[in-house]
Amino acid sequence: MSKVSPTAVSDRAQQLLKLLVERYIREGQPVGSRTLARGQGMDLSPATIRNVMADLEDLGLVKAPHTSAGRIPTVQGYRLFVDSLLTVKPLQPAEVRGLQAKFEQAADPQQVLVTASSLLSEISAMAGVIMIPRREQPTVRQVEFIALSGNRVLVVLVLNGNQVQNRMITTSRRYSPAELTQAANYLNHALAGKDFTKVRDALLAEMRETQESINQLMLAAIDMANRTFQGGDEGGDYVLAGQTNLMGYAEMADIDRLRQLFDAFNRKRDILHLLDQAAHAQGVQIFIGEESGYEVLDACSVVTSPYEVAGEVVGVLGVIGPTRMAYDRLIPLVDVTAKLLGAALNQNQ
Amino acid sequence: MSKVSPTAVSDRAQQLLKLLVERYIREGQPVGSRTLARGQGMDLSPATIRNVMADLEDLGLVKAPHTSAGRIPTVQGYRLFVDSLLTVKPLQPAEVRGLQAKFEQAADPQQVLVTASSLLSEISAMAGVIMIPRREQPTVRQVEFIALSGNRVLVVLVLNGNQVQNRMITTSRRYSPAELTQAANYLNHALAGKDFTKVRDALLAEMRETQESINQLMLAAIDMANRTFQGGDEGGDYVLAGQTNLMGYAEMADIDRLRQLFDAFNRKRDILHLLDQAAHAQGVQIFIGEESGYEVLDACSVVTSPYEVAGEVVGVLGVIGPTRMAYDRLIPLVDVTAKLLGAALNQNQ
DNA sequence: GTTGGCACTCATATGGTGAGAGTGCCAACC
DNA sequence: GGTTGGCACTCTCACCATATGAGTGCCAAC
Repeated sequence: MSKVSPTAVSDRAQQLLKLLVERYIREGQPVGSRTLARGQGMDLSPATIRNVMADLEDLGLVKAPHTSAGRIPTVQGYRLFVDSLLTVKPLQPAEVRGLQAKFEQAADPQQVLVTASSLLSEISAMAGVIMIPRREQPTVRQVEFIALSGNRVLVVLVLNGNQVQNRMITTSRRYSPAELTQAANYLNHALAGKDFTKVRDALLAEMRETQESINQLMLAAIDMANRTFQGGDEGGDYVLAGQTNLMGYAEMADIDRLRQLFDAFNRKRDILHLLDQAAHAQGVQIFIGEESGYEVLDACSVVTSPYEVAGEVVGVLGVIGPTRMAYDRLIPLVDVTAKLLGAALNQNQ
Repeated sequence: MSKVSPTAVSDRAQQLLKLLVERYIREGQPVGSRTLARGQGMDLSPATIRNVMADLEDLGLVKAPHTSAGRIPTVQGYRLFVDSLLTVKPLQPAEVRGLQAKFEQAADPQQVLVTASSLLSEISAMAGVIMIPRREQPTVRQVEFIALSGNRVLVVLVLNGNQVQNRMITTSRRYSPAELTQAANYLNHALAGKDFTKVRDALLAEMRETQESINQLMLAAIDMANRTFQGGDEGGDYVLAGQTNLMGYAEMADIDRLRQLFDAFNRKRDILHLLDQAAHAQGVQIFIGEESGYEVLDACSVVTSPYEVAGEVVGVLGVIGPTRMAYDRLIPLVDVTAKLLGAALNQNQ
């Protein structure tokens, strides 16, 4: 991706590009020299504007879909626009308060995430996505066995990151409360705070030598942890909202490409990788068109921001929409939502 | 919906309708008299077939998109076809075994449901859906409090239907294990097996008079149950797979209608209502086009079957696709999957 | 450097035309 | 009376030609 240095473009040309991109984002039509001349902000004749636009085209910042159409921005054009030309439209304080109010209605962390992604998608009229990144080090904090009726036992696993998993198992015989506590204690002692993958095998080997009666419980617990962390290894998970909003955009009308995009949403992998990249950047990051590196997102832009809990980045959120999106509104939206989400999670922990 | 009695249609006409529907389902093109005459099974001249087709059109079983096109089945035509004319193509034993194998790989009930819906969508190349209907009577089977590090307590609720819910709360002070057990015992005694909504208020009133120190825990538990059952009141939930398959069909090409359909999937309500209806029927049930009563499904057919655990209907599953679907293959597929799902859940309980 | 003029290009809309598929109806046949 | 071939008719679709209009590039003049 050849990046165009702003210095290579005259001030006037930049100003023109800015007007062109703004207009194109607003109207969605290729914009021609005449239209641009009529609009205020630039007092030049169409002919002059044509000259400048030819320069911009040579630099690869705009292109014409065909000879007799106006110009539309290229990816590089959008890039220069968002990097150096954009005047962001910050959210109104009232809007921020509105968002805040919505966040306060959510009870548990999962709820907060769902709220946030819905908000992003509703306000942007595009798709909103929130990622919870992979656990750094898979640890089991605590194991508990709860006796249920019959021969059934509920296994509860508390993992790092305050996640809880449970599974019900039916055992071959009835265990006494004392046995259950003993098994839990044993596992808690063995697993406590350590990297699960490292202690697992030792634990399994050790268990082969101890009494078999308890094994069934412990095996179930270990199997559970195994499965959970295996899933976690794929790189976290995300909450998505408002995919269907994307079906309204003319630039996404190609149903086959749209389908591929939706499939990618379901597959999750590509989207997760992309969000993962954004986790290491700080502040709002923007992927325009092919910049993302994923073919399914060629016609899309993604605006992301990491969000923090207790001063540490724990995830990334963002909006996905057509490259022709209102960057000036979306950047502050994503930024503010990230901050509010972090705050909400902080309180909610 | 005027139902056409089979007796009002001559045997030959029925036979012809059958061939017509089969061919249309196969080719997707309006079928004309000439085409139908060439195909075997009916040794009549195109002219005769035209006469019969005119009768079928008068009865509202087929219609012509325009004067010089062949005929396509109407909803009533499909109805008669599936009710009286269809010869189902049962699954091969090998296929059944293949399905069974997939089911055996799934560990927990949730996994089983996901597997089943994926299977349905993959084999049908349409959307697969599995519903877990609303709890008949909201009961809390068991409550447990688990002490975590710090002032945190994990509240675990076991509900009827073997569902488990948990939430982590931070308490104002540290509780001793004895206190936790005491609180759990108290709640377990009060809630045990009873209709939650009925005991809730009495319990809350009673708690106002007992020691306050324990209340925080109990309130959290009651609040959790409240929220869960409130969600449950909406009428269960479902697992959906392969929505994107629907984007491949020409008859669903209208992106606006498709969007409405996807929105309905997310909204869940309409689809749940529909599936709910199918729960009371026994065996495979089919909703063709507008028969479903939901506008978003006008261009779709839904093939459903309830599934049973321990002899009792616990949910419904089905496939959703364009009205022009291979009913002869889908009916046995849905039927068998329902049985396998029931069996898998039985084992997995 | 800026501007008006002009020839040129190309997407889009419009209308006409012909081929092809399929119908309905009628008269003839078994 | 049911069945059939024949025939005129209808309608979609693909194709072509034409016109329109938006926009361009280039040039000469200011």
